[in-house]
Amino acid sequence: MAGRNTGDAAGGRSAVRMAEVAALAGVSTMTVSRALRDPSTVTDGTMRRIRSAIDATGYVPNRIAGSLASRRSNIVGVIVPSLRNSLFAETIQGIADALGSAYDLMIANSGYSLPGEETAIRAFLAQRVCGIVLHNARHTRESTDLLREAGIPCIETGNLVSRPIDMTIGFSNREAARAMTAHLVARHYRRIGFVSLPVRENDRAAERRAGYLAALAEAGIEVDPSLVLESPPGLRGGAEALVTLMALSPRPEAAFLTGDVLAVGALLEANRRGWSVPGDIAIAGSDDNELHSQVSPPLTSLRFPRYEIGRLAGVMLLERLQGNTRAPAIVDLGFEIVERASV
Amino acid sequence: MAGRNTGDAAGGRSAVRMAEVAALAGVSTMTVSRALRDPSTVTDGTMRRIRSAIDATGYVPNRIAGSLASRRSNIVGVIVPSLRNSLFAETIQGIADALGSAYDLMIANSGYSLPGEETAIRAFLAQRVCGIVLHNARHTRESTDLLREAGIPCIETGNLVSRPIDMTIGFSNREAARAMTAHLVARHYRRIGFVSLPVRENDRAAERRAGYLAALAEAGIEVDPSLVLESPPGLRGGAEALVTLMALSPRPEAAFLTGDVLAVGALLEANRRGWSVPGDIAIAGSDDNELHSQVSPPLTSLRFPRYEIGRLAGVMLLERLQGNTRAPAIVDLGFEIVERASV
DNA sequence: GACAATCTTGTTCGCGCTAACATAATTTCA
DNA sequence: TGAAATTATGTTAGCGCGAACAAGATTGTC
Repeated sequence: MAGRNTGDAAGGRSAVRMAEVAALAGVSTMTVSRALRDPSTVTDGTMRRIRSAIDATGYVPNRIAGSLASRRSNIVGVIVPSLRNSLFAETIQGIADALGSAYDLMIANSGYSLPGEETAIRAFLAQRVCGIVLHNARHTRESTDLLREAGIPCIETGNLVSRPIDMTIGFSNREAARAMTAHLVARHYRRIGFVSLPVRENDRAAERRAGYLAALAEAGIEVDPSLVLESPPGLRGGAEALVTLMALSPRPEAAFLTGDVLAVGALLEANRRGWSVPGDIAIAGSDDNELHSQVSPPLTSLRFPRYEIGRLAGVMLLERLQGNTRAPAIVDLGFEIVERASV
Repeated sequence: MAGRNTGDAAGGRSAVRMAEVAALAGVSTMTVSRALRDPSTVTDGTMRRIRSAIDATGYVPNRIAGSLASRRSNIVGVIVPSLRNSLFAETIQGIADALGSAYDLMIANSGYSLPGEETAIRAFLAQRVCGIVLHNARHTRESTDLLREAGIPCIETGNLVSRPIDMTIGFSNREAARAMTAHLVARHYRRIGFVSLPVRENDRAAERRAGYLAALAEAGIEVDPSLVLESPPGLRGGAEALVTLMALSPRPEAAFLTGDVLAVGALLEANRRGWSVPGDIAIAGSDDNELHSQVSPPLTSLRFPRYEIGRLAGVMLLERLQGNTRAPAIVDLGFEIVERASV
């Protein structure tokens, strides 16, 4: 750990300030400041001298001071339920790609809890983020108030909200689940199991269940409560839910597992038990990804535009931050049913 | 978009300042500042008055100003190759959990490129992060210099480095690959295919290939270059690599696919083609997760302590930031071979 | 060549908070 | 009870930069 720095006290090195760059270049700090933010406001000669002064000193701008002085930050805050879940990662990558290098991303996880989300919101507001993206449509009262008061653009994703805090981008979980259920009905399945993550504190799961129920009602199929299950996330969750369904008599003819990787878990369990899919049981899933196409049989599932949601969120933030366009408050990116052999 | 704020100009609301809280509580700003950072330095009565002043005004501290004044930030920067990959998400969650709510996480992706990493490092240093975590052992010369100069704790993960910039936490990719290859050799496989992601710009993949080669050398098995493949990431990549290997004559008896989900892709391809595993071909993978245990047959694979690496990185950062403990520079968390039926 | 229009650079001040150093209020103990 | 130790609060100054305005340099125009 020795020899880490250029001569000053313990580990902390006295950062080069803009003033030193300015002095070396023979200009004022204001000229350096402008040169850095918009080179076109400065003559070529000045720019060259500033650049070489920066190189010579190893100057790294201090955005903390910059943000304080300008009362603007270049940090976008993103709150997801969990970082572990690659679904959210997809959206985050979309945001990052859209924002480019002009903005930085600050990420927090709510741990799937509303108070957790509120804590993260407070931290972000203290950090004076210039915009915020949430993956949740339900919030504590306090969270909503804080965000409204903050006066910064805020995008809710994950589930379309009818009355967003500011803007919302996503798809309707209810419509998606209804469509998939209707798809199963159209294929003459009548006894259809439905498995989701626990609906409590999870508006997406609740919406999907509502969509399932709505589709059955439309088809005039009576709901059998024993066919409606909740499952913990993970492949094993889906596997166990399928076993539960298959133990019923009469057996369901189809199962729609939505959330996380439940459907894949169920299919792999069917593989292990030798249940024919869709012969013994048809299986439909959601959140289509490469895995769905590679299992045997490949899974019919709902595809959601996760990446595109993030990308568009980034674009809309940029528009609000840079331009003055009045972005639409609600953007429905829809969903898609990917038909494969499992149904 | 109407009625968003409490009365001032377009969307921007004049943030409450500490001075207003102080005035309302009948104390100086310094007392408010102290009360917020360490309640024990203030009497109960004062604390109560400050709290109610905060509630009344809706004050949200400005950490930008705080950081500038104290020359300390509470932001930890993390750079991963890609956000989409859940491997990295695992580590990030570990960091977040260890840091708790006292620190915020800023995340950037390098896009698997060294210059991309350098850009992210510059952005983080400008943001004056208080510590930085990298998932990479190779860097541009400039990156290394910047980090050394910065004088902040820096942890490299992903692959153990012999001469870290500051600290490194991880496991030896080389040893892991060697161990798995030796495991296959011990099971009397001689003709063993090896598939990794492209080794160029990817030190982890390069190390793993080196480990594979070392194990063969130790066992006195001559290397057949046609058995050593590179593959793009994804299930299809693994599937195609397996097909390539199986087309060789003589066929390999085993295949070790390491990186991303290559092994799972290969196994699913074997399922589709009706190749018996391990009868026709044994398959071993890496980065064990639930999927590996749920496919048929379940996959033998290397387990890496991804989450624990992140958690420990967080802990070591905290120690360096808060305490004065001289943390060890190199921590090897090892790996594990999870034996299942595919070998 | 005088004047306006433009482009380029400089000066002053303050963003909102905290470090460092007072000072005032309280406690401790001989 | 009074001086020293301790605790609680206040005062001053400045973190490093950018907004706002001012002024100087350059160009264009008739």
